[in-house]
Amino acid sequence: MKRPTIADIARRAGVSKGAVSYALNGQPGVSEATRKRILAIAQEIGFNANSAARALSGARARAVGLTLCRPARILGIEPWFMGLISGFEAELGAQSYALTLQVVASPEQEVEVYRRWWGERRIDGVIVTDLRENDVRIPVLQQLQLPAVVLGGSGEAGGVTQIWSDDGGAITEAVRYLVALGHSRIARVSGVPDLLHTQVRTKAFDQVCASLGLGEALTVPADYTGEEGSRATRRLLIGGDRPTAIIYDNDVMAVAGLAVAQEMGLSVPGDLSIVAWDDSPLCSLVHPSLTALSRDVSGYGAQAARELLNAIDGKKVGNVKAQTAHLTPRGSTAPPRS
Amino acid sequence: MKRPTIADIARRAGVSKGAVSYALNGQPGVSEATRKRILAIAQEIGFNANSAARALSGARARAVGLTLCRPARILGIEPWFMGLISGFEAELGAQSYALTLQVVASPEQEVEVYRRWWGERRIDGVIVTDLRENDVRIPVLQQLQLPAVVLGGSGEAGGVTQIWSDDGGAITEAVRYLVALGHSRIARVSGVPDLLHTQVRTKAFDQVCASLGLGEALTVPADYTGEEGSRATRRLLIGGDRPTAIIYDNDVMAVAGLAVAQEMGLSVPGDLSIVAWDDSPLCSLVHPSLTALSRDVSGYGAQAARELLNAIDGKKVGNVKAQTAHLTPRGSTAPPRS
DNA sequence: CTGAAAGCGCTTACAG
DNA sequence: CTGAAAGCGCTTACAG
Repeated sequence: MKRPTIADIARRAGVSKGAVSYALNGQPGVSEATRKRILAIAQEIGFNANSAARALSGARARAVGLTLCRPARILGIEPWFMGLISGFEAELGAQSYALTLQVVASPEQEVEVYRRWWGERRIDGVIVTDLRENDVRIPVLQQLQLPAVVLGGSGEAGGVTQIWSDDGGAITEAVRYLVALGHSRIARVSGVPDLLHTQVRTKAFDQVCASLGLGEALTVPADYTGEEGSRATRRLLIGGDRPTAIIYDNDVMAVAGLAVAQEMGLSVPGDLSIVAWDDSPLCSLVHPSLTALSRDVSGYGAQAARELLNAIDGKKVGNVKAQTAHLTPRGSTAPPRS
Repeated sequence: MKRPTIADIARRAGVSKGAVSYALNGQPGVSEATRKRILAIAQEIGFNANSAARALSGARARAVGLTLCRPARILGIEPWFMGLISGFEAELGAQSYALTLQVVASPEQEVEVYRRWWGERRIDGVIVTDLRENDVRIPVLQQLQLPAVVLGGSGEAGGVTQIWSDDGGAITEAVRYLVALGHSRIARVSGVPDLLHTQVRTKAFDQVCASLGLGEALTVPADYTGEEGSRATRRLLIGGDRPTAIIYDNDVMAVAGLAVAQEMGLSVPGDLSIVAWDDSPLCSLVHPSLTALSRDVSGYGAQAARELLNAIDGKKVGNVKAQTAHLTPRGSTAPPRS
């Protein structure tokens, strides 16, 4: 059950290994007739080029890397990463690139993984998520000259392609919508404050609240888990002057917030309106279904993969703006009960 | 910025490349002093062995493959796969094996991916989930002699290591618990009927219902998505003699079922008790939190990875029984309101 | 214990 | 258009 090599094909076709390689890779150097014959033989014997040999001869590893830096308990439940992964694959699969995955515990460990992967030539590039302020990963990517695409920030990663979306615009839309419904006490439960996109959202939230005269904009920081989402929600709801609407930075925390409200005997949306960021099937799973800021996560992933393949090919590197999230109203928002 | 090779180390250490290889791989053939010196140099210059060269010289690819065969919309939300992946990684990372991922649409496409990966020598083995009756993947694994571990069935995959758990026992426990609470009309919303473990569960459910004199056991088949979970639940609840308890084959459908009950004005657990299979953070996220059949999914994944590494090393292959899921009572189950 | 050499399966200049 | 050959960076028998 020895796996066939180009030598086997060459022998059967009566040509050299070089010719087989040219034929298989669509390079000039073989006649059309020979190419056809070679391809037919390859097909017939089920030939797949040994990826190691290919990578070793200077070609690509034909794989890209992704690290997942979240505690296991949140990884499984937050639809975001899987949506992203589906998107990557749609693009990578088409070019028969493989996706190599690694769960890590911190940005520092992530850096180690990048060094190792790149040193091993195991991957041709990486997709970097959760950009932070003064991110330790950026200088390493530059030092290694490792092709990369960074998601979630803009302008902080010199020389590395970035993809970002207008989160400030999206949150502004959400607040305006709630205000139009009649809300004036609007709070927010945010994701990890170190993340650049959290900061962008917080700033925009502050600004729109101020410009609409809503008084101090209250953001309670959390970490995307249900536990912290519940805790933050309780903290907001037990106060005297409790908010009539809460915007959550992810779907998981929004669902947890809904459960807390129900547990406290508050009706949603009667007593409390809820908006979730990053719409996902989870938002439609609960009752009432959650109004959400939607965007095409797997489209975003596909776009990221496309940019990464460009970067690997040494093509242009730059700042790419993705679609802005838009509001999808569902059952969790309504005018506040007066 | 050329990445260092063993030749660089050999030059600096004043030894042959062979000696460097032996030292790095803990093989006999170099003195302890030389080994120390070589390792120090490797460390200093940040050496990582080129994985392609390694794989090409007959060694392992040091990667294993996993395909995900679910529609994108369910992949992101079902915690099961990510839990499994965390578990794999805990084990694979320790041995510095990489995990290669691919989303596929069908078992047939999965087979193609296996053929390609193996042909390319891109992976050393695969983890196979969702075993079916007369699964098309099994004969291919055997034909390719591709090391594999199969999850979710027992006894159907000659020559391939299998990991399974006693799902029949678990569902029996759940039914007995509900009966003890006073329920007699218990229904079930199952996962995809083709899957072997679904069949095991259905059979056990039928048996325990019969043995407890509950009359005909009603199982409505679904596909793990929230949509089908809702549909199945509605079908069960609009009937005249509606069940007082429903057992769901995954957490997502259980949450969807809860939403349907709430939407129909039924109280959970007053009018309807709900049991979810495969406990996950999702079950604790909603209100009331869901009683569930729990097991250590990432432990299961780690066990699978360990068996696969054994299989790759040519070690014993066999049937491994994993932990049986146990009941974790929460707020969604109670005696039926009479 | 150590060195020189072959070989893994490709790709790619370099001659014909 | 085609063939023969070098080389990618390792591992591993095979001599010393």
